[in-house]
Formats: sequence, structure tokens, C-alpha cells
Amino acid sequence: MSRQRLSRSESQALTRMRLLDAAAEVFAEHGVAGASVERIADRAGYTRGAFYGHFADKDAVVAALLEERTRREREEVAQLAASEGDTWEALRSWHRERSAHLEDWLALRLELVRHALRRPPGERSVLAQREAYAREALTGAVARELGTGTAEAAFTALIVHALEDGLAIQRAIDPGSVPADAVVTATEIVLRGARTADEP
Amino acid sequence: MSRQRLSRSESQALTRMRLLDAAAEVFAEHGVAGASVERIADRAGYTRGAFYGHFADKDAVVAALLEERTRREREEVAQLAASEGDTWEALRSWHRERSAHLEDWLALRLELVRHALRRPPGERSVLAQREAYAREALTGAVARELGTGTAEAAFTALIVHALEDGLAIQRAIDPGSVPADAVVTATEIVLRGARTADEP
DNA sequence: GTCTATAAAGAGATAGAC
DNA sequence: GTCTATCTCTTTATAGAC
Repeated sequence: MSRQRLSRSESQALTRMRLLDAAAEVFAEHGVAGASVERIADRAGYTRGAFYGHFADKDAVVAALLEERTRREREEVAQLAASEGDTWEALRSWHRERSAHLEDWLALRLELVRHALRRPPGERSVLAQREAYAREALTGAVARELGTGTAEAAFTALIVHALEDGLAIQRAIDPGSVPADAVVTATEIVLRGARTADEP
Repeated sequence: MSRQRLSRSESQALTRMRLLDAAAEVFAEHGVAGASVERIADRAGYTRGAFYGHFADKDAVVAALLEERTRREREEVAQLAASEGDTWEALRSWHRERSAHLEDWLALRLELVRHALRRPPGERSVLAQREAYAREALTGAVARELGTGTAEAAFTALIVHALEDGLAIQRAIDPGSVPADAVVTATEIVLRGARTADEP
């Protein structure tokens, strides 16, 4: 690598990645439907010709973006799960980091959710799998925290997972009314409630 | 009213309402940016001429829609709060009813959230006020349920409020993994956790 | 008030030059 | 691989008829 001339496939991949990142930004700003191919290419520093050299159309870039983000997230989660220390604490700091770019993240996330929901149920699988995977990881952490099996922990994990979106929305709408670490505090409350439910 | 000929202002208001309802549907299906004025007018049974007779442009109908839905929700919440019976149970059944048209509701809701987030923070007030009002109503109900003051109940109410969006998203993505009454069950868990937190 | 007609701009997608 | 040129279709918004 370093200062060497990029090989053909490397520069190809670079352009593709630049276009993907640009698309993510423009989607977040204007929405998928409101983002023109020209704007995306322009943001990446190219013209439309380059765009169509890498993607068949706008839908293709949405699909590619969803898969790329899903893959990236899988890697991050896998890393968290493999870490030796406190998995729960690791997940917490992950959320804290995310809250720094919360608005951009939420905007893109809502766009991808909306886009997935617009197609028939059978074709929502990429997003559904991403969600399932994230929830599985959370379920493991919750089960460990509560000292129960995964079956009992599943619903609690769902709540925690759902809170991430829900609180992000509330914080984006009115940052003053939602603390930056609301997810962490809320998760503690939910875990306490789940613990109490186990011992009636 | 009844079978009498509509007055001028009545028929005017009727057309406006039809256009608003049509806009809500089309926004939910195609997104605000993906919805053309012609589609909206067509859905309402008119042509674009009628549309431009009532709204300056597409942004105007989004603003009107947000205000109209906010007003409608305020009335519903006010009715709930005024009802003699168990306010909490009334809120629950409200959620249950909503889950029937969950996808449509969520689609429109996410569109309006996205649209609000696309403008500068100062201009998000209509949605922010709507959220604040809903949360206030919830805070009252939570305080009564926990037997605490509103200050202590505020954060718990925020969690419950956020869960509504978060669980709706999860259920829309994969209905099989989220029970229809998940909000109710989750709320019970959260309340239990909040109660335990009060008595350390 | 709502329709039809139309002007003007924007966007998707392809073809050919380099 | 990426650019410029171009074709076509869609959309916005206005103007004038009824």
C-alpha cells in the first residue's frame, strides 16, 4: 500500500466507496427520493458518468449501501462480543460514540427503514437480518446480565434495541429534553424491571 | 347539516380535507419527496388545478398536515385525560387501536419526523411541541401510576414514549418477532423498573 | 373552484469521446 | 474509468377557459 500507485481494482473500489459515502450523506440530507444521481456523483467529486459506471441505478446504490452498513455493523458487533472485558459496558460505549453523530446516523437509518418498508414484506430481508443480528447480540448480553437463558432475555433485549431508535428520534427532535446518555440510563431501568419480573 | 347543499366554505373545507388525507396516504407510500402533486390530487379525486387552489406548493401541504395531525392528537389526548376511568388503561387501548394501522401510521410519522429534521433546529417547533404535549400527558399518567411527582415520572414517561416509535419500527420490519401488544408489556416492565429505582 | 394547456426546469439513463 | 452531450420523461407551477 502506502505511496504506491493504486492498482486498477483498488482505484475502482475507492471510487465505489466514495460514491457510497457520498450517497449516504445525500440520502441523509435530502432523503432517498430527493437525492438526485447528479448530487451524489457531485458530492463524491465525479460526474454522473462515473456513477453509472459503478451502479445500474439509484436503487442499486441503496441496496449496496444497506449491505455495506450491515456488514460493517456485523464486524463491530462481532468485535464487541469477542472482547474479553465487560460486553455490556462495551455496548454502552458503542452507543455513546454513536450519539456524537446521532442526527446523521438517524437520518440515514430512517431513510433505509423507510425504503425497506416501501417494498413487499418478502423483500425486506436485508434490513430484517441486520435487526435480528443486532438483537441476538443484545440478547446474549442481557442474558448474561440477568443470569437467565436467552429465551427469557429476548424480550428485554427487544425493548433495549427499540429504545435506541425511539430515544434517538426524541433527542433529534428536541435535544434539550433528552440527555445524551438516556439510552444507558433507560437500559438500567428496563433491566431492573426485567429482574423484578423474574422474581414475583 | 344532513342532506342540505353544502355552503361555499363547507365544500371548500371538504376539498381541502380530502387533499390532506390523500397527501397523507401518498406520503406514506412514496415519501414526501417521492410524492408528486399530481398523484396527491389524483388520489383525492381532483386534478392539480384544485391542489394549487388550496396550497401554494408541496411544502405547504406538509406543514398543514403536520398541524392538522397535531391538532387531532391533542384532542384525542385531551379526551383521554378527561375520561373518568383509568387513564392508563385508556392510553393502552389507544395504542392497541393504533397498532391496527401501524404500518401506515409509522410511514407517515417517519416522513414527518424526517421532514422536520431536515430543517434548522429553530423551525422544528410544530413537531417538537406535539412531542412535548404527548410526553406531558404520559408523564401525568406515569406519576399517578407510580404515586410520585411529575419530576420523577418525566424520564420514565420519556422511555415509554420512545418505545412507541422504537417498537413500531421493529414490528414493521419483522412482525413475527414483535407481539402486537409489545408496547403494553414493555411499559409494564419499565414501570416496574422505575418503581424499584424509587425504593433503593 | 376546478379544469385543461403549456412553459420551463429537473432528473434518469444512454452513447460516444478521450 | 470518467467525462460531455443528448434524448426522453416527469414534475412544477402558471395562465386562461368554464
